[in-house]
Amino acid sequence: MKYEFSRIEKKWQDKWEKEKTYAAKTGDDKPKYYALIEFPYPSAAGLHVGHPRPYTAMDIVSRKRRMQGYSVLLPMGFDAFGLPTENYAIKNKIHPAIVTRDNIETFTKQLKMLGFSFDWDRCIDTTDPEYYKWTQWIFLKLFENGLAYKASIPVNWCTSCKCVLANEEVVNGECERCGAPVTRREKSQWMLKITEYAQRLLDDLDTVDYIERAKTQQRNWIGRSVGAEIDFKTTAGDTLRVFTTRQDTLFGATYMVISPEHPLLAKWSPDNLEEIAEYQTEAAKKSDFERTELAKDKTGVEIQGIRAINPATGGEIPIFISDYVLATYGTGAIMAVPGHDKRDWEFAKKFGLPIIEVVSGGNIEEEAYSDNQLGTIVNSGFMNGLSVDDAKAEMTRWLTEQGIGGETVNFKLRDWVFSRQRYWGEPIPIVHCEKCGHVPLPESELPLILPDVENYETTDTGESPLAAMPDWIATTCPKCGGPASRETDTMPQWAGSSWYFLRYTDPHNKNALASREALDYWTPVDWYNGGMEHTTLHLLYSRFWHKFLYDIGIVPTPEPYMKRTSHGMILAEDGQKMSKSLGNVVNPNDIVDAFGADTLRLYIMFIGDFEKTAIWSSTAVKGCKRFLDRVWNLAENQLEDDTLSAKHEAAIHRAIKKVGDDIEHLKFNTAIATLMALVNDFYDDKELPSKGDIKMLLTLLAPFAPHIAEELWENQDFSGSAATEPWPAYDERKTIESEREIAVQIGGKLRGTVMAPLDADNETVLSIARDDERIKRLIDGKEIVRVIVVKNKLINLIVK
RNA sequence: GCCGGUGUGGCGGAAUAGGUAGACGCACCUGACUCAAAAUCAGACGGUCUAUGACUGUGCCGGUUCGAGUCCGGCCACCGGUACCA
Repeated sequence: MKYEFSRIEKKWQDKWEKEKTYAAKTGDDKPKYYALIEFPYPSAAGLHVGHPRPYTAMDIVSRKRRMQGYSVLLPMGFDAFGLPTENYAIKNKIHPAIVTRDNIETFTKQLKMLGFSFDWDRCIDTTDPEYYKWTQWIFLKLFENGLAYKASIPVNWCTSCKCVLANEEVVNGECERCGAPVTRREKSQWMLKITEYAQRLLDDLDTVDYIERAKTQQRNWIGRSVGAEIDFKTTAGDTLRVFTTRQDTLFGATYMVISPEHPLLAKWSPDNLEEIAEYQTEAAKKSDFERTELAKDKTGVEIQGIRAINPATGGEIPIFISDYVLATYGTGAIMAVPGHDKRDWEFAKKFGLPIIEVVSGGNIEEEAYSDNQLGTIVNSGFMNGLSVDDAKAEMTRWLTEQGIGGETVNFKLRDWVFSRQRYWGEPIPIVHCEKCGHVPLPESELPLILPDVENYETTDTGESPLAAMPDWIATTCPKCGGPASRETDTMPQWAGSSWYFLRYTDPHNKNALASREALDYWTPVDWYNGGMEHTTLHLLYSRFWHKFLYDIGIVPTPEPYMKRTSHGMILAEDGQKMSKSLGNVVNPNDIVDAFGADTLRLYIMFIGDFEKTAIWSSTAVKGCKRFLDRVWNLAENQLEDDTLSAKHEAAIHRAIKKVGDDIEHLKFNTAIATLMALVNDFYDDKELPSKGDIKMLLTLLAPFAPHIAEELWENQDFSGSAATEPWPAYDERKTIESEREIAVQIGGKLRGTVMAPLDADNETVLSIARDDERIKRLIDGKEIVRVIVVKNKLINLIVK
C-alpha cells in the first residue's frame, strides 16, 4: 500500500474538525497548559512558508503536553486592523472589512491544511465589534485612571501626501509611498503613560523566563539610568536644572547646553534673540533622518547675555542651545563636561571652550576620558583623591545638603503615542465637549462601531477619514448633554494585540473581556513564542496593559507570559527575505500538494536551529518525505510482538529521552534527526522491528507528523489514538548499551578504538587497549608514563 | 559608537559538562534491481600526500591542558537591535 498523504491528511483533518478533538476545556481537573503563538496579520498575500515555523513548534509542544496529561489551550486568531489592508482597500476600492473577511478565510483554510491542533471555536478577529468593544473598554479604564491623555507632540508629516505617517512608513527620511521628504509637525495625539510602569516593567523581568536577549532588549529599551539632578543658577535669575549620571565631574562643567525646545527660552530675552530663533526653526524642520545624519557634526548657538553659575566652583559659564541635547530626555538641559564626555568634548573643540581634567587617567588633549571605573578625581576641591564611584556618592550627598539637587532616576522609555489618523482601526471612545473637555463614552455605548465612510484616505489636513463625516462626529456630551464631537483618531495596530491572549480564554463572553473563572484557570500564558521584532513594541505594550489590568483587579497575575521564546526567520532560496516583489515566496500550499502537510511540518522543523535564520531549500524537503515513506513502509512488515525488541530497546529508550528533551529546548531539528536515525536502525539491522517498536516510534512521531502517525496507528489496530497515547517514559538504565566503544589516544592523538564492557575499570580498559594490534605496534618499545581514562569514553596513553 | 548574536565539509546543520569533529539531511559518486529511466535498497562521501599509513582541518593570531569547535587573551568578518539618552 502506498503512502497517500493527501487522502490521509484530509481524512484526519475532517475527523478532528467534526469531533472537536482539540477543543480546550475550561475548568478541567487536569493541570492546564496555555501555549501561545503570535496571531498573524491576514495579508492579501496569504500564508507563506515562514508562518508555520512557530505554529508547528508550539503545535508540537501542545500535542506533547496533551499526551503528558495536560488540559491544553492552543488558540489562533487574526490581528486584522492596520495599514496594509487599508492601503489595499484604497487601491482596489473594496471595503477593508471585506478585504479582511476574505483574507481571514484564506488564512484559515491554509492553516487548517497544516493540521495544527488549534481550538478553532476560540478563533478571534480584532476587527470584530464584539472583540474591539473590549479594546475600547480597556482604553476607557486607562483614561479613567489617568493613564490616557492628550498631548501635542511632533509627528511625521509627508509634505506631498499632506498626511501623518507612522514611523514604519518613513524610509530614510522619505515617504514610503511617494518618496517626498518627511518633516516633523506638532499634532495633538492620544498618549498612554507606559512610563509610569517603567520600573515595574524592568523589575518584573526577573520573575519571568524569557530568552535572555529578549530581556536585554527590553532593559535597554526601558533604559534606566541613575544619576543626579543639579540646579544651576543663572544671571537671568532663573534656575536651570540638569540631569547627569556623572555628578562626580561637576567641577569640570565649563558650559551648559539646553535643547532648542527648552521652555526657558520663551521667557528669556538674550542679546542674540534672532539668531536663536533661527536655530530653533532650523532644528524643528530637521527630520529624524537629518538629525542622525548630522550627528557627528555639532551645531549650536551661545545664548548671549545670560550665563550660568557652576555651583561647585562658583564660576560663571556660558549657555548654548544645540540639538544634540534632546528636549524629551532628562530635563532637556545638560551640564557640559568636555574633559569626560565625548559629545561635550567635540562641541567644546568646535566652539573653543575650556576643557578641564577632573578625573585623571586619560589624555584629555586627545579625547574625552569617560571611563567611570578607573581614574581618580582631581581639580575638584573637597573630592580630590576619591574614586569615581565614591565621588558620585559624595557629590550626591553634597547636593542634597546644599538643597540644590540629589539622586534621580531617568528612563529612555517614552509614553506610547496611541492615535492614528487612519480609518482601519478601533475608534477611540471619547467625545470632546466645549464645557466638559474630554469625556469618555459610557460603557453601555460600547462598542463604538467604526462607521462606513466614502473615502478611506487621510484628509488633506492630515485628519483621519472619520473627520470627513460630520454626521458621525456630531453627538451629545454624555456628561452635560450639550453638543459635542467625537474623537476621529483611531487606535494603533498594537491595541488589539495587547490583550488578545486574554480573550482566547473566554472568547464569546458578552459581559466581560473574559470571565474571572476562565482567566483564573488559563492565565498566565505558560509559553509564548514570537518574533524578536516584537520585543520592544508588542511584548512591552502587552505587559504594560496586563499590569494595568492586574492593578484594577481584572486579571489574576502581574505578568502575562511565563516563558518567551523566539524563532528565526525563513529566508527564500536566494538568501533574501521572501517578498512578493522579488517573486521568491514559497507558498505552503504547493509543498502540501507535492509532499503533504506532515512533510512540510517536518521539514520546517528540521531546516535548522529554530532560533536562527534559515534558508529554504526546495530540494532538501524531499529528505523528510523520504523519511515518512520509510516509516510507512516499515510499518507494513514487522514482528508480531507487542514489547520492545531486545535489539532496539536501548536505541528506543535513548530516543524517548532525546526527543522529549529536545522538544522542551526548541531543538526540533535534532529531535527529528533522532527519529530518522532510529528508523535507519530498523532498516540497517536487517532485523525487523517489533510491533512494540513501531508503536513507540509512532508515539514519538505523533506531535511532529500527526496525520501519518494516526493513520498507521489505526492500520496497526493499536488501541486509542496516537494523540491520546501517554507520552512514554524512558528508563535511564536501558538507554545504555552493555558494550562501549572506547577511543584510544596516544599522546592526545586518536590512534584507534576498542570495545570494552560498560563501566569497565581503568586496568581492564588499559589491557584491552594494549592488546589491540595497532596500539601494540605504536607503543612497542616505549614506556607508558601516564594513563588518563575517561570512563566509558576514552583512554589516553602518554608514552616516552 | 553601544548592546546582543553568529563564524564548523559542496550545502543546511550536529557535537550534555574540555574527551573519537562532521550526527541527521541535501547534493554528488559507486553498486543492486530495470530493456532503460525514475523510485527503492546497499555502500562511499573534509582536505593533502610518497594512501592497508601518515599529516592536516571548526574565521585569524597566541596561550592553558595529556587532550580545545568548546576555556583564556588579542583580532577579523557577517547578521540583528539601538543610536547625540547626558
